[in-house]
Amino acid sequence: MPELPDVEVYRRYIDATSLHQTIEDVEVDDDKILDRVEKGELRRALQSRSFENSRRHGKNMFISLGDELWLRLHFGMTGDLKYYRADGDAPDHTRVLFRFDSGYHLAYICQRLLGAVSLTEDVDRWIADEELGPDALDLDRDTFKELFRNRRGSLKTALMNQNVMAGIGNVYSDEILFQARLRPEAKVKALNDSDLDMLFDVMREVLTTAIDRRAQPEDFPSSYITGRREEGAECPRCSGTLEKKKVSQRSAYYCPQCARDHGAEA
DNA sequence: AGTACCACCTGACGGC
DNA sequence: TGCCGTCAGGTGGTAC
Repeated sequence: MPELPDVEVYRRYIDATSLHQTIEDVEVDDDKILDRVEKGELRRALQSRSFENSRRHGKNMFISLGDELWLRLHFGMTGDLKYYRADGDAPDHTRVLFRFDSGYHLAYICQRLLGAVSLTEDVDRWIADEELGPDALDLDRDTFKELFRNRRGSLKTALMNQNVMAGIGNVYSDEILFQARLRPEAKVKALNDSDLDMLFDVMREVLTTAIDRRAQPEDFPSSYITGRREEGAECPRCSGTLEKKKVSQRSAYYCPQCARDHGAEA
């Protein structure tokens, strides 16, 4: 699930559960999850320190350990977190386990091992090195319009490109385009200035709504398609039927009936 | 700058 | 029951 809203919910979860407790130990279940850091190095770096605060950029979460050191978590397709007490309660696919002196644990879960855990001393520099675009909820209207102004290719591809803007993935790009009544394969170039204004507003609205609803699709407004991602599902806006098609190698769901063909005309 | 395709992983599901 | 292809909300590399 982990796109921007999900990761923001995880970040708040960390803030609500895991700050200011001494880390007694760090257990790594599978080295594949570690990115440019050794198991022992991670352990030594975190032991007897504590999580002090958190940041998010796109789909990445950063947790400060004080003294210019940050733990970075990326959740891949199947990442999750769980804070719990009893020793035996580690969830399936726990890949990294943080043990606190309070007796509680924080589990970083990642079934498919497509996530990543790493350390960095400078978050802004890490973001720059990765060439990530600005966070999708952090950028202003003019920056957004500028990023989209001279872009070729389809809307969905542009929205999901982390180098353009960070945080939006397959599901939320579909939701944003659905709410904007635009087709996923429509060309960015076909959008005029007011379309871009509208798309920016819709993007913010969708992301903030998702965060407000704790990124739980079943709690989303009934006008949303997230949570009804299957071929043949009824369009919540018209009498149409949702269709699925591949756009930039990913499954895009959209309503062919009430989405505009492109953004050229109003 | 785009796109297409493959690879990295695990697990669930449907068809035979 | 087993095997097999396909698919899944992510990213990175390569080739065109």
